[in-house]
Amino acid sequence: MPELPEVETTRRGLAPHLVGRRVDKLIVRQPRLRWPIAPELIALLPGQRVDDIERRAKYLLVHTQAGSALLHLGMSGSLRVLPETTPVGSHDHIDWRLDSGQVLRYTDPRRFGSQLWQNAGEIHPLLAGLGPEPLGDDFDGDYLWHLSRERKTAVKLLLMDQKIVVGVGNIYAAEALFAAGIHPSRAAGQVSRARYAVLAVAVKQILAYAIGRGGTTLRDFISPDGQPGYFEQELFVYGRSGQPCRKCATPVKVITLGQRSTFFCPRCQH
DNA sequence: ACTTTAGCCTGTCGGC
DNA sequence: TGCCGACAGGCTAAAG
Repeated sequence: MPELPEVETTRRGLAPHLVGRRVDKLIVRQPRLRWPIAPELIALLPGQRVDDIERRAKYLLVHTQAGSALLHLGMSGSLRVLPETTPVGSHDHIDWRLDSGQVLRYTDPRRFGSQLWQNAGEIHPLLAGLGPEPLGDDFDGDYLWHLSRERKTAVKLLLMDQKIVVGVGNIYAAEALFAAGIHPSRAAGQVSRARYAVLAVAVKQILAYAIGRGGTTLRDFISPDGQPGYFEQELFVYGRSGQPCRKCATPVKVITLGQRSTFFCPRCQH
């Protein structure tokens, strides 16, 4: 489900309720997620106070003195801070009981998310190989252009490769390529330096805009305060197969790339 | 070194 | 109404 803007929206919503609070107890109803919940997290987190919440790629890092919990929402996960007495639903897999009398509740129907642990001063293997943040200064057109030389993979797959750049998922990849006028299946090595410059700017603009709007609502994204996102009605191509392109009225097409639906305008994108 | 594929899960939706 | 397949926002590991 969530891409970078949704994770960032979640971070901002959780921070006021979590930072400075002590985690008193974990209640694990379902340990089997994308990876089993880390035993170290179960052992070390109770009693710890939350110093800070950071986002890296689509991971939330909940920092404590003992180390950091790494939370990933997968495709269908959400995190909310609720009163302890809130009834438990069938997909409410893990609660962190806080000293505020509230719980941080992790809900995830498809269980593609994860709760992992990183000791203080160490870097979890899953974070070690990640590419730069798309909103950072080290991500720009020249970076993409240099990495893409000789590569035959579709430019959309390059953009979604977390080793190249993190946080760009299926929706925002489609939207950024539309904004840049680049066909999603074009070979990455065949995109010019100038067009990568446009693409990198488009990625930054779209992500920043989506964060400002509270993320996308496609099925079930809910921010920690219960508000849905409002980006959905502003999508140009994603999910609009057969509908007129918002720029030129040509019907939007859908193809499959890397087992994912890929929407584009056959007239605006080359 | 790069590219492609399978798979982790459950819920929902459209077609028959 | 019910059954069945296709599909869903992510990502890794393994195979090619």
